[in-house]
Amino acid sequence: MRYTNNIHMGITRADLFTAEQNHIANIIKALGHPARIAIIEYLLKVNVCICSDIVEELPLAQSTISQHLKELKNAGLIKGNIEGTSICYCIDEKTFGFLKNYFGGIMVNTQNQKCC
Amino acid sequence: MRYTNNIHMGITRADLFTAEQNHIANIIKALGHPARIAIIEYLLKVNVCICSDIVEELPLAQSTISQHLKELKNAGLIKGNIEGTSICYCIDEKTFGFLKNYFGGIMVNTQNQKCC
DNA sequence: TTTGTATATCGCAATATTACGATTAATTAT
DNA sequence: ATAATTAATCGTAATATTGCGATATACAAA
Repeated sequence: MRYTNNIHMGITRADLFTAEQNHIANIIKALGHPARIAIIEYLLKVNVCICSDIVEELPLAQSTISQHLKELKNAGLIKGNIEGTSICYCIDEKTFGFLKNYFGGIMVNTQNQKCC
Repeated sequence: MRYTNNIHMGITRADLFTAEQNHIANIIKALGHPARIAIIEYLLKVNVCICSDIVEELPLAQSTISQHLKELKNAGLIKGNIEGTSICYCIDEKTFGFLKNYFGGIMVNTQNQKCC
């Protein structure tokens, strides 16, 4: 199977892979940035916080932090609830449980495999 | 803390985060693409294979598959050993174990956290 | 009503990523 | 020696991502 037209550069074509593969890749991709790892680790430490707390914690502009929070939220890695004038963010343990299971499953499959 | 010069766009500045945060982000980023998820899942199924097997399995050109394999190998997610004229690839269970532990640790921290 | 606080969105610039075909390099078979 | 096979690398084009400042929005306080 190959592309049927000339438009084939630079874009990840979701229709070439299974829905499950695209789904797991999207979640993992959202975590694949040091700023977003730092946000997750900060959330683990403080349990719950608002955006401006993270802006104080990390060396990035407010708009950049907001963007990263949006990506984490879209991927289901964090939850954000409106609380007065600010938004209360926390880890979404459901998605992290999914990731833990995914990697746990890989480890089970890999056990007593002999490699080249 | 802010950037001290004007060069600040589009680049992820590794020096802004801890070595550990950059390390985990790099590994996770390498997995954050459906083609690379598909390669890993194929390797889990067949245990061991060569590049041309994957080229037959996935709807991508040989050069593209080779590029993805390089990224997975650089991240320590797969191993590749020369075997005659071809290269034998397999999962590197060490790095997947690291990921499993990372997410396991997050789950432990998240347990009995009450969110907003 | 105006001011302040908190966050999201817009527009832009620069770099990174993804994908291809073509080529190269290295090994094996004829 | 030549041809075939396997995989990596190069060059290129297009899209995606990252980051900023500026602006917009929404609510609370004065």
